[in-house]
Amino acid sequence: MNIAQIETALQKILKPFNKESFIYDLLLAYGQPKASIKRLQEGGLNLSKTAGEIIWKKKLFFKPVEGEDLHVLIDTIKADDKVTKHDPRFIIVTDFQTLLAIDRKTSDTLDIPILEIAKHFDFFLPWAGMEKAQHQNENPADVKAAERMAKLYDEIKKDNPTKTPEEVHNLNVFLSRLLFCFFAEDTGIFEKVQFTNAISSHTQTDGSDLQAYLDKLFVVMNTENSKRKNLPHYLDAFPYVNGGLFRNKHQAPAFTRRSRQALIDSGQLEWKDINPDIFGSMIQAVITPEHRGGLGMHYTSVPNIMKVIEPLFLNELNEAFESAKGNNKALNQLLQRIWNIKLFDPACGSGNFLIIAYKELRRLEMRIFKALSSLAFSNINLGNFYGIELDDFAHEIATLSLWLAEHQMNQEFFKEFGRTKPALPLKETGNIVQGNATRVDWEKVCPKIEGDEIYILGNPPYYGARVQDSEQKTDVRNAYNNEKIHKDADYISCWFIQAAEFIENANSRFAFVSTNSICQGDHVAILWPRIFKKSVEIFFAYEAFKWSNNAKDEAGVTCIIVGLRNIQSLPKFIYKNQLKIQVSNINGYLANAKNIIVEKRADPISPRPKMVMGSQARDGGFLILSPLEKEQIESMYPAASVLFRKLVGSEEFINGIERWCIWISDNDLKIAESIPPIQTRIKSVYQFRISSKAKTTNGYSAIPHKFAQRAHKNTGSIIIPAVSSERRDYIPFGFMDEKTIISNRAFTIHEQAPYIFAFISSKLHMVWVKATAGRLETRINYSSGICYNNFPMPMLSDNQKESLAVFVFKILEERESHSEKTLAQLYDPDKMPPGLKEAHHQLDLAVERCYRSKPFESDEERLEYLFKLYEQMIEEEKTKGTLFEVEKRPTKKKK
DNA sequence: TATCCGACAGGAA
DNA sequence: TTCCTGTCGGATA
Repeated sequence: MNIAQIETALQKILKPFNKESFIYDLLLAYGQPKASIKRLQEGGLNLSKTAGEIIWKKKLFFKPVEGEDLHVLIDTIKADDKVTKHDPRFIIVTDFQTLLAIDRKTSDTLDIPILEIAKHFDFFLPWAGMEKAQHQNENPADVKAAERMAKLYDEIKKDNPTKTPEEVHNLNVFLSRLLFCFFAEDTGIFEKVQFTNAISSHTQTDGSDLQAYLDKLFVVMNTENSKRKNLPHYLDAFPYVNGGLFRNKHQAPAFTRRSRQALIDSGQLEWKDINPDIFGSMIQAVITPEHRGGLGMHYTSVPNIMKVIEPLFLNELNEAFESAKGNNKALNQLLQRIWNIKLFDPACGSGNFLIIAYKELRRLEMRIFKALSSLAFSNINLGNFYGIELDDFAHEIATLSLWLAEHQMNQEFFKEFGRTKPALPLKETGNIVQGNATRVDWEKVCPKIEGDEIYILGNPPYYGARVQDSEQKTDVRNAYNNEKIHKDADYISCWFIQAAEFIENANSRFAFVSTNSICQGDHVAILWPRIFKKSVEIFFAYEAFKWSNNAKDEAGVTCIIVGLRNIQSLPKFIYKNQLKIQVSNINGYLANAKNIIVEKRADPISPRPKMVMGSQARDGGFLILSPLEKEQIESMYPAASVLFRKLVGSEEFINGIERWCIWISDNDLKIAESIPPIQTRIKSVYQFRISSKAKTTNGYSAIPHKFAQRAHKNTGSIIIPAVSSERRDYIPFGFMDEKTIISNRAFTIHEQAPYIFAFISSKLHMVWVKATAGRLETRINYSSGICYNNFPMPMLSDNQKESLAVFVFKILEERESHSEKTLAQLYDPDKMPPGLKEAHHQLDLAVERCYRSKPFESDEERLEYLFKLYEQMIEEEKTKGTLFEVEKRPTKKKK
């Protein structure tokens, strides 16, 4: 059973409506088996002893009554043990006028005239095996409307294939006009159900004349009443709408019986309940087929939009209002200011940010009117709202949604003040432009006139350097003026660069929701030097949070919010763990510290063994084996033993997982080729590499028996897992023997130097790593170029090196005494064994003594110290090209 | 030859 | 479903 069938069945119940069979018809409509219904009807399945009542285990409690208070009744039933022990999913009571129902699983309730049951078909969908849990926090009206539009869209599309961009645009415009009409007839812009009724009574049921009818109707809506001639009443009854929505001639699509019916069905929804802010995104997802799987996965939730709007401008306006209260002159000035504010979303989608911002401004305006006892009308002009959107349909919807928002706010205004402007004709909102924001001149979209107060906001698209298509690559290259550095930049950085340019030296600020990548690791050095070259600063930031909205498939990404303004001596804030913390500066890492940027470097900043990335198989998985696979081959071909090596990456090392790889030295190639299962795997590697789209990988098809990149040396080594949970106080490192292959998800130092182990294991290093490393989501993503090579280390005497070894061995000893546990368990911050913790603490102190005699008191102090050292080392390298000796530095300062 | 990261990915609870 | 935590390999220097 699909939704459409259920709806049709429900409509059939109503005509003619039969009290006796109602409940059975209802169950049948949701696809319950006829045989069960029959048994229920005959009493076999009915667990209730009371006449008239029906209890169907797990499914239903039903009680028809006359003249009783239904609400009281249903509350009693809800609490009745005799009912609940059968665990019915739904409780339904009705006097055949009103129907009340409770969904006992979700606690949703239904309270409707029984004849409207078809409208609320979704309530009982769990009977048909369809749960509504995924929409629980979503406004059901939005979801329903989006689903209905999807159905209508599919029907129309069937008979009106769109091939050219013009045809697509045509259909997009048509749909936004329809949406407007549906909304208008439910919210008092038109007469109640005027549009839907007109269609159902004035067009043929086979849909044949609907196209012509709509074309005529839309012309009427674009014609002022005074200019209309000889129109039949059913057309003339429609008001003049204008506002650009019906201005251009776009032919309506052709209709069939089915698509006409789908249109009428859509009209029958209660459109007045929809939220244009979120609804727009859902509709957009429905219409853009590639997004349909993840219905609205990229729309920004209202709470997150508020996180942008409030610090960007709303808090300030609210404060201004509070302090102006009682001072009419100041209040009027504030009104003037609000009326002139421009809002600009250069990636506006279906307009969520603009709509929420618009609504908030209208609400503030209402509060001011109240404080002034003003009799004025709203003067916040949709013309001050600007947007750029790549997707044509979204951009149509954005314009439409702004109108809907305006109308909803006018209604709110009417409730409060008893007066409002007429809804029609619509005013111009010509400012949502379709285009690629990275290529459009923003000032052409949102003109910057002397004195204008402009806020730029939004949630531009994020694409890492490896997932951009060639167009996007070009966009990025242009944003970075062709500088080489652009090649690792995220797509969103284009918006940051353009916005920074836009606001510089203007009365303007911007804030975006962004991927957290741009404020981490490698990317900081790519983007932020360019931004800070201008006279702008970060004035607020939200620390990383996981992306979430109410869509079925949320996008998998971790976000931040960053706000920038021209340099000013006003407070700055970091929002962290629900706290708002005032800080003196916010740097490119979103930390309260100087604008230092740690660039990756190929070699260590002071003498120390090189750290390199492990060996990368790039093999399609064919060179890598589970212990079982390895044993199977070995048991048949004992000679294969020499070809296997243990393979250790982050996961294997931290979680103690055993994994093997085929590691064939040139001498062993003959053996390998003599073993059929190995031979097969080598062939598979060849296939994988030759068919890869990466040119470098194709090249490695010449050596299919080997890892593509072989960092391994036959020496003992230190392993540095690349990715590690941020919850741990220490990233666990370890020594590896010369046989073990370290994979590309870990780094390695080809030397078992205890003093290096000591330094990288120290708290000082951890603090440094947490500050500078890239992240996988919020995990630590260690890198040699950033974390290790830049880490300021003092020069050490041999004695010092040796004395550090003692502390390292103590740590290994402590780990060994819990050898049954994995490192993940040992380094779980909540369960770390005291002995291990103490061993690490002792090592921390020993390492810190190598830097200075005075102990550190906090991680902040450690970090500040390290950054100062880092700066000195960089400075020294630049000026003298010599290496820095840490021991002497602090004493020099004292003198 | 060596990297750094992913509007993620995949197993555990 | 929610929580937790790290693979694999592309693209480019």
